[in-house]
Order: sequence, then C-alpha cells, then structure tokens
Amino acid sequence: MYDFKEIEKKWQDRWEKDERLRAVDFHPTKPKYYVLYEFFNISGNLHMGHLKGTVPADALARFKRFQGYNVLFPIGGDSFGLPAENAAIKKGINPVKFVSDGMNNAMAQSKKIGLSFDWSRTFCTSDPDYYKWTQWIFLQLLKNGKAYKQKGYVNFCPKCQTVLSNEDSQGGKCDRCGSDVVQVNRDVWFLKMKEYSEKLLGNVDRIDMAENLKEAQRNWIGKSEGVQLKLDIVDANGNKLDEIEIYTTCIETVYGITFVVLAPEHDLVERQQNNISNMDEVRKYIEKTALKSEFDRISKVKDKSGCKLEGLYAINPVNGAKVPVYLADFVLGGYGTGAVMAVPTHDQRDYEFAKLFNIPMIQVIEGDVSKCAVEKAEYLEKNSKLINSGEFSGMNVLDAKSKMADMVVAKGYGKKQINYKMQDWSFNRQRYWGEPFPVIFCEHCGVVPMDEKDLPLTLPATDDYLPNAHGDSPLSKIDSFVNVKCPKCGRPAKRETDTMPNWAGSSWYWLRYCDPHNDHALADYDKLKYWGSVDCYTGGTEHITRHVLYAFFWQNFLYEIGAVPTRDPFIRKMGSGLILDDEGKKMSKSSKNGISPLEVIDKYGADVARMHVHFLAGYEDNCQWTFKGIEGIVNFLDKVWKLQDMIKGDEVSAEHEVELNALIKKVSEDYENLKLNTAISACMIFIKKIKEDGWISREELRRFLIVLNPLAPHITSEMYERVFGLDILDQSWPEFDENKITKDELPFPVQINGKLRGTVLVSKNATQDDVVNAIKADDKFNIDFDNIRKIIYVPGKIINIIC
RNA sequence: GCCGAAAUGGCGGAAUGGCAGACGCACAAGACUCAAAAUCUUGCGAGGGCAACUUCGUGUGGGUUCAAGUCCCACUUUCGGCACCA
Repeated sequence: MYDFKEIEKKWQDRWEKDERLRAVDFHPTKPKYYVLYEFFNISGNLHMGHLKGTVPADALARFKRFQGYNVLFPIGGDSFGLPAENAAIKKGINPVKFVSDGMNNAMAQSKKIGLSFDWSRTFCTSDPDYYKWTQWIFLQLLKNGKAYKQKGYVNFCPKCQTVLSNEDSQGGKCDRCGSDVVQVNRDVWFLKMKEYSEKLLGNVDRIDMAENLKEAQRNWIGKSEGVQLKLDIVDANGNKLDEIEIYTTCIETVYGITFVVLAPEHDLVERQQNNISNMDEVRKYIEKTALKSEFDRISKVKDKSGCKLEGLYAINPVNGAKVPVYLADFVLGGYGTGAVMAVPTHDQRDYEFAKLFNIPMIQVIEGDVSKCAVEKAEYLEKNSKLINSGEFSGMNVLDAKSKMADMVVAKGYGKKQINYKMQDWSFNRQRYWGEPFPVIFCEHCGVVPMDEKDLPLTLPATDDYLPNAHGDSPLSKIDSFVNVKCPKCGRPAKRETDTMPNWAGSSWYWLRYCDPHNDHALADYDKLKYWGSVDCYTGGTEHITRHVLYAFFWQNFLYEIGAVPTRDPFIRKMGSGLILDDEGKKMSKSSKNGISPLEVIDKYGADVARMHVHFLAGYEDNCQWTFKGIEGIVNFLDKVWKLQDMIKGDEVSAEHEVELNALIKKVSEDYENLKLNTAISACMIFIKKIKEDGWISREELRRFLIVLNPLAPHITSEMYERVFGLDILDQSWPEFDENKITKDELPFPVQINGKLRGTVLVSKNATQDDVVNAIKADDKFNIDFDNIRKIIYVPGKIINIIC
C-alpha cells in the first residue's frame, strides 16, 4: 500500500511552483487550449460541488498538456458581494482581510485536490488592479449609451436593503437571502441588455452546450413575434383624446376585441386624468397593485382584479368598434407596450376578466367557447376557421394570421414587432462591498464620468457597513468620498454612492486571465487574440440564466467597441451536475449533512476522492453522495501501485497490444468529452487483463501511467518517477493504432431471423463469404443455406440470416 | 399551462440502429486461514430445463426496420427552465 499522505503532499508542493503548469503567451510552437472553471465564490470552505466541478476541468487541462497544447487553466475569486460584507457586519471582520483569507484558503484546498491551476494569473474581483477595469468597462458602457439612470419600479430586497436585477430575483425571492422581493420606486442604473437580446440568442445558438441549458436561456430571453397596433382613445361621444399602442401575438383574433387592458402603471392614466370620471377609484387601484410585490402579482393567478377607466374608450382600427378600457395588474408594465387587446373568447385570462366585469364576448374562431376560451394552442393546431371577422371570415387561422398582419401594416394601423421578456440589467446595489461607480453628479453638468486616467476609484475604508435610514449605500455616510469637485466645471459635486452588483466583476474575468497584470488595458489585444474564446468552460448550471447571459452581453459590447477580438466568450460550456446529500438535496457548505471533500481526501487521498466522485455519475448528471463503492477505487489504485513489482520486458507486448490501444483510444475520447466515469472503467478493464497475465512491460506501464494521470495525478507521477526516473509532466500523450484496437480473430454475432443465435470465430477482416463458411462449418447453427431469403451482412458488426 | 431533458438488474451506472446490463458496489459460493479481516477464484436480470439450451426482458401502448434501450407517434412519471409575457 502506498502512503498517499506523503506522496500527495510531495507532488502538490511541486506543482504549486511548477513553471510547466503556467500558460505561455504566444507560445512559438504549441497550439493554445483554454480551460476555465468558474470563479471561486469567496465564502468559506470548498464543498463537494467543487470536487465535482473542478476535477474534470483539471483532467482536461492535464490531458491537453500531454497532447502538446499550451494550456491556460486559471482560477480566481469572485470576492465582491455579500459573503464578505456579511462577515464584516456580523463579525466585524474587514472585508479585505476576509477576502484574502478566503482566497488563501481556497488555494490551499484546491492544492489538496491536486488541481493544476496556473497560480501566476490569479486575482480577485475586489482587487483594485482588477476592478479598475470593471469600472473602465462601465465608463465605456456609459459613453456608448448602454448605461442610463432612471427612476422606476424595481425589485428590492427589504432585508438586504438593496435593488436587485430580475436575474437576482428569480421566482420573486431574493437570490441571496430568500426574502420576498418587493417593488420600490428608486433611482436605478440600467445596462441596456435588452437591446442585446437577439445577439445573445446568437451566442446561445453558437455555443456547444446541452440543449436543456440552451432552452433555459432562450426561455429567459423570451423572444416573441407579434404585431403592435395603434388604438385611438376617445370619449363617450367618440371624440379623439389620445392614442395607445397594444402588442399582440394573436392578430388573427383582432375582430374579437371587446375591451382593452392597461398595466396599472401605464402613463395614459396620468395624461387623461381629467377625462376619467372615476379617478379616485383608479388611484386607489393603482396604489393597491403597484406596491404589491411582483411575486404576489403573478402568484395569485386566480384572483383577477381590475378597474375600469370611466369615460375613456378605445377604437378597434380594423372595424371601428368602440370598447371600454380597464386597468388590471395581470398586464405587466415592463413587457411589450404595457397594454393589451382583450379577446375573451380566445384567451382564458381575458375570458375570466370579462366574466368578472360582465363584458360581452365576440367569438371569431370556430370552437366551443361556452365554458372557456378556445386558446391559441388549440386553434392553431386544428387550423380552425375564422368567423365574424369581416373579409377574413371562412379563412383558416394559419393563413389569416399572416394575411391580417400584412393588412394591418399596409393600412398603417400598426407594425410587426418582436418583443423579449428579458429586461435591462438593473446594475446598482445599495451596499458597501462592490465596485464604486466612477461617476459624479454635478448640478450644472449632470452625470459626469470620471476621467479614465483617475481609475481605479478605490473603495474607501470604513467600519460602518450598513445602509442608512433611507436605504442608501454606506458610502453615502463617508463625506470625504461623496464630496468632490466636478471634473468638468470644478464646482462642488457628489459621487454616486451605490456600488455595482457582484455579477459585474464576473462578467469579463476570463478576458483578464489572458493578461492579468496589464495596467494599460483590460488585457492586451494581441494576447486576447492569441488565447481567443474559452475552449471549455465548466461550472454550475445555476448560473446559466444569469452569469452566462451577462458574460455574453459584455463580451458582445466589448467586441463592438473593439476592445476584444471575439464575440463569443465560450466555445463550449459544460454544466456540472450537483452532488446531493442523503435527502436528495443539493450538498453545499450550508447543508447539514454535507461531507467536505477534505474529509474524503484526508481518509482516502486526493486521487481516490477525485476518481470516486466521477465514477458515481457523468459530469452533467446529479448524483447522491455515498462512500458506498469507494472501495472499488481504493482497490483499483492499490493494484496500480503494485504494477511496479510486475514489470517484465521492455516494449509493448503482442499479448497486451490490443488492450493498450483500445484503452488509449477510449480514454482520449472520454477526456475530451469529460466522460470520466467511462474513462475510469476503461482503465479498470486494462488492469484486469494485466492482473490476469500477472505482468506488464515497461513501455506498457509507461503509457498506462500517462493515460491515468489526468484522473489520478499523484500516484501516477510518483510511480513514473520511481520506475522511469523522469517527471511525467514532460511526457507526451501516447498514440494509438486504429488497426490494433481489436483482436485478429473475433467472435462474430450471428442472427437468424433477427434473433441472436450465437457467434462464430472469424478474422476481423472477414468477408461475408468467410462468415457464411464459418457458420456452415459450425453444426450448432444447422441452417439450410439453399432456402434462405436474404442475408444482411454488416462488416465488423453482425450477420443476419433471414430464412 | 408552455418548453427542455430523462426513465435500463438489489444499487451507482455502460452501450456511433448491430451480442443490453460494460465497469464498480452489494450479495452468494469456493480457495487461503485454527479463525476472522484482507486477498484471490467463480457466480449474479426474470422464468423454464439435469443439461446443451430456451422464452421473456431497457417506464406504458402503437409504429418504422433484416435488426430498436437507441428512430417515429401517443401516453405515464421524474427532474429542470419559463410562467397572467398578451
């Protein structure tokens, strides 16, 4: 048995300083390969999820180095945000110290897993050298009109006292503390992410990623194609007062409009307040609904509520019908135009609303609408006929849909319109521990960006990390920070006191690894060009609709302003599955019965821990943690260790040639695809054969150690040194011979009438005649070859004889 | 409700349309041992047969094919995403 504690320590110490694990900019001969594992979140100890997430990336990096690639495999810390700030508030720990301790801890623990990161490129998002460039990117966004400040209703977490983006409040809960999110009216910095919707969909199409993850992103972006219609607003006598626009994806039902519904925050109400006779009632309704949290608004699906705007009517442009106008909170202000046409016969929400307010209905598509609406999915599938729709009556829906859209456009009633659910990114937080905005407010000059040469705007030290009574950021309490001279006019002015969300720093970090110490640019353009897009990005799937979309957004923007040479940040994205605890819940630092990877490493060693976790399930699959079965890995590595005493002969032997070639082929493919579970099983199969024969040649052992090294780097490095006196890092990946992955003679499967009836031993290059002759010679088959109908022969696979 | 992914022994899980259950765990029998542990050998989907062998078998029901876990249609369940998005 080998002493894993001593051996693993020895190699980990060496790797930490080893120049061969560093990426080389502009390597003269080697092609580049960029493997990225997502930032460590500086919050405490590494958990099992890290073991599952990092090891395949490490294996891929080690594999690619053997293959002769110049591998960039960096790591850093996502260190702004709540963990450090909470530690500061609760325990009085300085966030800077918290981050540096946390990062040291993460590095020490990564080392214990045997990860071959390039430590020379490590940084944290809260390093001023780094956030200088996060601030610089914000200034570019601002200067290019992609950042704007606006008062508006935004997601707000009452507990964290801060504004949240839609991405941070998925499901109506604060992403950090789980509190119900409410809507408040605040001054908010927005980034024009919505404008990038179509480009983001392009990134989604091009990236190599699992379909379910792509769908999650497409759902989040939420593209829909429809028609935007202009409706006149008139008084009871038909005199035109105003206009509104509605958005619909169901123009085919336009003859069925019997009312129009606006979101409570729609601006028509303020504009027409003098023409609305029940304004008191309307104001009460707005007050009641607008302050509800978005979660409440969408969760109480059954409770329709609304308020009629007495005195206002809308005119249906296609038939001149005059219909009432309502406010209702089922219409969302932030989507489309914040106003919809209501066709109760063909939309269930409108149907319920019409019942509640006793609004008449007009059926315009065939079907039974006596109990509920006949909705889009149903009538499109049946391609039903239109009725009560003027000249379109009798036409089927699919034809009518496009013809009516064309008609509406031709007559100038409206236009075709594409909408996206994704909203602009609300980009400020009322917190201390984030990047300060490099922006100054001047009474005379308005919003003034800081001069780029004055960056970074460093976060001032404080010991008061709590927001003030108005929910403003702690920075607002630091006068020396707040009060400055306007860079334009020199008069007294004030800095922005909010900080950026912690997603800011993670939205471009892969670029910085290409040139982490650059003081003149976010990274040197030629280095960015050299390293290009990340070849394989691994990490959790929980970031798919947040971080990864932000990453697409920023990279697109930086590409468009010429700061980076590529539009796609990542070529391939692999989503790591979760490790679940006994109860089937996600195992993380916070779970009660979570097992630390260090516990497993301490007991069994890093190589065993690495292999066991990845023998449990595929990389993208969830798996329940168990020690059950770990003996299989322990046993396997024990057999590997004993190979040292079984060496016989030097070259690859005829006896093991086929097994060795098959092993190398299989494992090469598996590392490339991060299929570590089957790579492990291939290694086990090889060892089984060696055990059977009782010996292995030196060259066979040499190649085997290289093949196993990405999975179990410690034991294989040690054995390589002991047996060959060399460092395995200097070796190259063994080639395999495609002609030597199967034996010369194989049992060839024989089917009769599609059922397997046995095998015959034939040469691997056997022709159909060879196989037929072998079958004739074997009396177990007993086939009357004079009366067969057909023979299907698939070379190398199977023969099927149909009688 | 819409969209996506998936369903294989006692368990974790393998299978470019071509021998289902690789590999590992658990289990059983045997070897070694005074004994146990460790290790090694063998067996291990279900039914029938002394046996050679044979029938059935990859969530359910249909289909395509010489051949289906794999492709197509419908359904069930599980997981994930979106969700009063007009």
